[in-house]
Amino acid sequence: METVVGIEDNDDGRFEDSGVDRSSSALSSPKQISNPIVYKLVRVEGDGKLVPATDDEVMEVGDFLEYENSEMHVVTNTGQSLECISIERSSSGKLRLECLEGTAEADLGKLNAKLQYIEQILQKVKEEEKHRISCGSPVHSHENIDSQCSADKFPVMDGKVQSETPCQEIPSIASSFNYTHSNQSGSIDQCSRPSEGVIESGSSASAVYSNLKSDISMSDGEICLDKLSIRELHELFKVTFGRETTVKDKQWLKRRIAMSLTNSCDVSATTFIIKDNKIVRKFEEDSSGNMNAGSLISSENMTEEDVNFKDSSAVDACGIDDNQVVSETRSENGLEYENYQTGQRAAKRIRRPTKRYIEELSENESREHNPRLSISNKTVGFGHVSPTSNVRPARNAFSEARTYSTRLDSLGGSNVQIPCVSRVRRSRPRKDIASLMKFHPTGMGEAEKLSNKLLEHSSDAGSDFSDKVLKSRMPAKFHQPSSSEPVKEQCPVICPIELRQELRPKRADPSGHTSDDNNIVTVPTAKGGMRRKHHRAWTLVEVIKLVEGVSRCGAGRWSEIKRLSFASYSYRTSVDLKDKWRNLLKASFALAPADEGINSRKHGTAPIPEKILLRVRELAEMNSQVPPNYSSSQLASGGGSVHGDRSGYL
DNA sequence: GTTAGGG
DNA sequence: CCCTAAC
Repeated sequence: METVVGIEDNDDGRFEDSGVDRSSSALSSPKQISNPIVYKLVRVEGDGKLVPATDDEVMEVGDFLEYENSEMHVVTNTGQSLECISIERSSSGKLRLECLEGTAEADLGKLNAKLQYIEQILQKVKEEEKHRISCGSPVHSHENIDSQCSADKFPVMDGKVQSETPCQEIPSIASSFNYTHSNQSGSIDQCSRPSEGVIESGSSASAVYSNLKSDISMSDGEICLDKLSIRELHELFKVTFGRETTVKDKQWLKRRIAMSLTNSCDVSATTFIIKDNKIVRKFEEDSSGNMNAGSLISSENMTEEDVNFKDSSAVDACGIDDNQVVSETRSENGLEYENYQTGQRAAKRIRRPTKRYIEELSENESREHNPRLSISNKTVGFGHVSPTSNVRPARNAFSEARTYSTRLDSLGGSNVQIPCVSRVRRSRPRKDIASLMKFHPTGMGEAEKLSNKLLEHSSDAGSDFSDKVLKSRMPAKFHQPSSSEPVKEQCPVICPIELRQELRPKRADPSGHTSDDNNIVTVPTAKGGMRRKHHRAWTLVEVIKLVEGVSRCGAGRWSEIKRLSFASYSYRTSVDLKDKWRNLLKASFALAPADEGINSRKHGTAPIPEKILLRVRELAEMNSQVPPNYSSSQLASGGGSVHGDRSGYL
């Protein structure tokens, strides 16, 4: 049998070489292999050609081939430099059986019967496959059966196959990689849960593979998988992964198998939805075989235990008796079961995707617009994604992913950093929210009101006024609960001009999701790199906050001001505050003293109300922050006369 | 890490 | 807004 690696039918034929020396540390002693089952790690090209698996591809299936001890050996295959993985029988010459709760014994007759059964199943699969191919279904992958697994390599079948592996040995990987039959007959019930007699336990059936000499072509995993019963799926699972599973979820089994066959996570053989780090089954029985196109799948790293967890909850909840759930007590790597028990699965799901995975997503994104991909893509990145995100149009996710940014800085702290993919918008609120605000009925400019208030409040010491204003004026519904996104632009106190400025870039963004990215322009730097220019116009609210912050903390304490007044403005750094303050100083002192207080602003300059500029100047004077050009004369003329009681703010 | 200043 | 020196 094979572990098919990398079956995504990409035609670019980018699998040039399969360096075949990835023998894991354990694989050193080929001669220990008494009755090896040889696995070729191959990948099937679009035309059905088999190509040796590359290292990367082998790594891809590492999860499926996990084993700790040297039960597995990699030997070089004959002729072709394909990599082979063999499974060695235990030193005693007896195949180890996986058994969770007891010692399993399989008698040969039953084994044979099972083998036949498996053969039938596989034959059925083959037939279905042929039929489907004849119908012109696209062939995505082929399952290649290693023809080397001839019967003579499986004396097991002739001799006694007997399980002697007690449960205690399960952790040893030997058990996790044994090939076993489903215990259809229930003869090995010692290993099964009494109430669920059909758990496969294992009699190792390496001979199964001898039945699989011929290729089994599977076109789309799910197509034929859908028609299989659980047991058949179990068989296929074993055939595919070389180990048994106790998972009773057909969907999961199908997906897993299909994933293996296609080496892709883009397998819609399940109907999963990721919600808040948890996999929730979509309550749809798949008997019809119509895998929901919109269904979500988790990342490829989803573990069996994850699914089991899901199963046990979901199935129990909805009473799908067909899918009896048995906890997978076998531990594949020792940790998973623990995770299962502790429910610490979230971390796994948000595990950062591999580079390869990212590339795959990108390829698929550009090649075929598969909604599931986008969603899974998104899901991978957003462990904390809110439930509603799942129903977000796929386009958003795409645009999100496409907004590749070289900047990897933290975005407000709460974002999961998935470089290149699923980048969280670092940004302004959505246009729609701002649009709503735009219609906020106001007689006079809110900005004017605010600036007036600012001046009013500035005379008393309680100067977190901006925050209060913002909060009081901002309807709660405009807050996005699950995000730490800045809400500044949502504040109605934006003068019309600035509001337009705010909205302009957003309008170009249909999703309103990457508005800030629209402002990113890259400019070549002298050093050869491209630096990103990120323009985000200062809003009046921000300016007011800044002024307020300076009055409270003093100019120069930018980090503190940021912390106090711009905590929610992740995109404003302390340097930004400093820069803006510098500009404000310039602007304020550029004002003609006679024009103070009146709306005689310079043509074309920033629409910052004079009152605010005045305030800036006051603060500057108090701090002796006077732009060089305006040092003495203007300071003397306008400065102290406006308000004399500023010291309280410093 | 923060600030100041130049570009 | 970026970069960097200086602290």
